[in-house]
Amino acid sequence: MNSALHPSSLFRTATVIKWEDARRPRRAGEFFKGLSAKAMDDFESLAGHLCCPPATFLIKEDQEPISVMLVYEGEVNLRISSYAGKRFILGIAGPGEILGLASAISGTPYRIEAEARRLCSLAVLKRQDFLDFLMRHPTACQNVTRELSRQHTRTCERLRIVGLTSSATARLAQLLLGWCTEGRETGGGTEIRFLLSHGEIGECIGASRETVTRTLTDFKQRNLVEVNGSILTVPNQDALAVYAGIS
Amino acid sequence: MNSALHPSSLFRTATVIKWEDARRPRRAGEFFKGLSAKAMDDFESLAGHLCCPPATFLIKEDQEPISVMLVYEGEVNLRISSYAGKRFILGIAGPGEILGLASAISGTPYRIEAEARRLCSLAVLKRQDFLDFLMRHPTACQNVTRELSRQHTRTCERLRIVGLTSSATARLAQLLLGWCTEGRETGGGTEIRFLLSHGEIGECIGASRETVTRTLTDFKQRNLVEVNGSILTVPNQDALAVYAGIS
DNA sequence: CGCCTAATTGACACCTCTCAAGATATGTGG
DNA sequence: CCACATATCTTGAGAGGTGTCAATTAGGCG
Repeated sequence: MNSALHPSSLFRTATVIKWEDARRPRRAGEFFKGLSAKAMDDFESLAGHLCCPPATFLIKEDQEPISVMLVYEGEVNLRISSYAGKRFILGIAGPGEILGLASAISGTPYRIEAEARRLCSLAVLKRQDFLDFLMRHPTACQNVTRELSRQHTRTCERLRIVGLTSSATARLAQLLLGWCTEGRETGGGTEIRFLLSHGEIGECIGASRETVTRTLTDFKQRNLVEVNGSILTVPNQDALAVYAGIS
Repeated sequence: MNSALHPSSLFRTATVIKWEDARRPRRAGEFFKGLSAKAMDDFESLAGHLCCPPATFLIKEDQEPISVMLVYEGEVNLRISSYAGKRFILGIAGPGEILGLASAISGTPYRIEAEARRLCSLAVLKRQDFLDFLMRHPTACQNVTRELSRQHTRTCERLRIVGLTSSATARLAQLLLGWCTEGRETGGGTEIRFLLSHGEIGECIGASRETVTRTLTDFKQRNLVEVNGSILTVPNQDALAVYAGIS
């Protein structure tokens, strides 16, 4: 399961990789699916290897896509930001995902930011080498096309949240429901690993930090959600769906 | 130049096609770029032909992508809509564009609506035939991938407008500036062919019809825009950029 | 000429942002 | 273990902007 533009990575156990482990490429994720060993070797012969600490900016806006980066290990925030400093989180990229894929393909300047959330391990190769690689390996090209279509679908879903939903309450409910699809079902409801701050949640739905706090408090009082440390539980998704304006 | 998710089609002369002309496929647009005559014949042997009047729904939300549609001629509104009836215009598709491309590739249900703005001429083929065609013709596959990355970039730009810009004034200004890049430069400024109603503009930026009217009136009074029939002129893009919050 | 759609304008309520202050948690160093 | 620093969360009050409702006007088309 790919996690571009979607916080499925939130629900994985937060394994902190060690530097020595990070040096070993992980051939996980959508990109390597169905690739022959020969093709993988081909890829790794082209790619350099990069480890970076949390809060490293891997891509900045308006930057030319000279090189292409693929996540081996770790998590990367994908964002857009405005001149006024306002930021919007598109999603969180995990292993096997190519950062700024659309720009890498089209060659137009990046319109997103990518920032490591934790210690990350990445493959780095020249954009032209990447494009040539796709030409040599049709399977990889198909994977990339599928990945791109999935990213586009996810972005449209985010647009649905911020474009069609006027109230912050409904937006937060929709975001939580989206996360529930990746959560774990238990007797008491759906459990979500909850690693984002209120500020970051606000950046996901286009609301202020304070509004997120207030709305979440309201949800707790209505028993729509329960928070225990970094675990958020939704006892009844249908009840939450009422507030999402889906019913 | 492609116009998916972008109203560049607004700036083409509004030629109303006749039924007899519409029956003749037009091999225009991104999809056919660089394709051999043989490949084009291959495509047309697979494709049926469809003409439809304005306001025809070509795609509805949650529909399975069993068949794939390519626009030969005409204009098609691409939208998302909410259960509450609120709508958001993603863009306008023109000749050479494939409707709901992301869903067609991934096979997931359409998450958009497509509605003919005028008399349209379309190619229709089975999704599997389309995918097989892409496998046979790598050039077509590359065109599709490029098209997809462009659509994704455009969608991100829309997300930037509605997600990062809080005031309706700034959103409208940004929309107009985006259209200016496709407009015609004249002595008095940048001319834009203006075929959308205030209501539709509202659906582009997530604002109500009345707010568009008010904001546009305000812009006129400040000499930021001039409206003559269906021609909208921006005398000074820099002045408008101030209101867009870009400066 | 009348109908219908779209545009216009005003009044009002509601929601959310912003600013401000305080509380709670987490981490660091002595 | 404590003191301190930092980050995050919480809560309140006020102002501003936008949606909604309503009434009127303008324009297009048969």
